[in-house]
Amino acid sequence: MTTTSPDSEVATVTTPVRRSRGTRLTADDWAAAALDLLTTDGIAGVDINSVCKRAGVTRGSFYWHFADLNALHAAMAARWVAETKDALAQLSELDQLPARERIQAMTMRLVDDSYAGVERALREWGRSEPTVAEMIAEGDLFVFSLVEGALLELRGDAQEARVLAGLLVYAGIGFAHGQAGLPKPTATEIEQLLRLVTE
Amino acid sequence: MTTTSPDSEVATVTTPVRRSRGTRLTADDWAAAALDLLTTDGIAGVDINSVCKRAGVTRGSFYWHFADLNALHAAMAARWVAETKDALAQLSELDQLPARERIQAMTMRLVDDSYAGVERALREWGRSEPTVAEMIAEGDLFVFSLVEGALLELRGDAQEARVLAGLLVYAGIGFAHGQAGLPKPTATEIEQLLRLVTE
DNA sequence: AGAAAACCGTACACAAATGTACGGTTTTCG
DNA sequence: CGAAAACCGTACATTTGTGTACGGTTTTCT
Repeated sequence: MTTTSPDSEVATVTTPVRRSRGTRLTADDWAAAALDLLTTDGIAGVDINSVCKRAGVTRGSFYWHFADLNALHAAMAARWVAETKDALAQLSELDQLPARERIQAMTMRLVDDSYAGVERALREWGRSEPTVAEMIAEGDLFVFSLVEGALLELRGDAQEARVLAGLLVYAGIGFAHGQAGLPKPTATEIEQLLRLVTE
Repeated sequence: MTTTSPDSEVATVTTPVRRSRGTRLTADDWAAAALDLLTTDGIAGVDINSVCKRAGVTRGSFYWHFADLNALHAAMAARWVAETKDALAQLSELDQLPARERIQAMTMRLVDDSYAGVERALREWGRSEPTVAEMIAEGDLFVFSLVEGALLELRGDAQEARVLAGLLVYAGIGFAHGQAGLPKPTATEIEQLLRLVTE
């Protein structure tokens, strides 16, 4: 029973869909709605009918904005890349902070629930969409370099910094993927953890 | 282009399918073939036609063994649980080894490529199948308890042991999910890492 | 105002995947 | 050996999702 649901007739769209310009939809609104669906239902849940229902319009509208499903996927990826570029830029702006606080800030962002959902869905999507996988890989490497740099400052030893940075970043990825099977670490536990790793 | 492939007419079944009993197929053979498909094509690739092609028979056979797709999914889950229970039992049998070697053994198993593929596919599947997610969570908790116990032996401090165990297990999950964006750690790097964490 | 473009709905054609019906063949077992 | 069950193939019907055609309405721009 993967996708069967009673699906009550009432078209209850929880959030009345973002409309960036007036009362009609833009291509970017569609991408946003689709990304929204992606985080809740996974990539398998992103079919045209569902996205239309989410957007509150019909297929005729969809096919005016996009040639086909692939076009929507491309728009989703593009929009997500833009969002992520922002987030990563914010991260690299932290470089004036002391190294430990830098790592702490990145970790806190990761544990934030609003991020975890998107992360998980996108990494799953990346499995079937090579372009998405590549973008994810790029982001991971970027974060890795930031963490590695901070640890190098703290510990001096380049080899140790690289190995520990790998551990931290992999743990971050793992946390994003965790199905809440393991307990979510508390803020104080994270502090303690970073103290153990950075000294 | 998510799932379209030329799919050459020649029905080249790489491995001629496991037949546990004589020349006909058992329900468990079907489950094995389906799990096989799951690791290569993801859960979206596990449709009845594909599994039939993989098994080298037709849909008539399938619907004799299973009522529908959900029944196959259930069989897959059951079979995987059995396999995993074995693997975990083997892990817990390591408890006579010194603590550090115990962790090392678990880590090495994780890095093994043959495991990574199944792991990744199943965790992805777990996202849409709650029962699978629950089993994964159980396994994660079990591994966590093993690692935590080993670290407690090594470090004495229960609090530290719990936090570090979380870090290691989350890193393991992250590694299983990594799309090879980050470099795979070498054996010596793992040794160094564990030395850093356990002392 | 009025033409052109943008936007959306309705209806249909088509492909793929699911599920059913039923008839054959092979095993099993008394 | 022979009947019953197990197993598989073929041929449908049904559903679901994609994509196209086209007409109506709203906006924009002059």
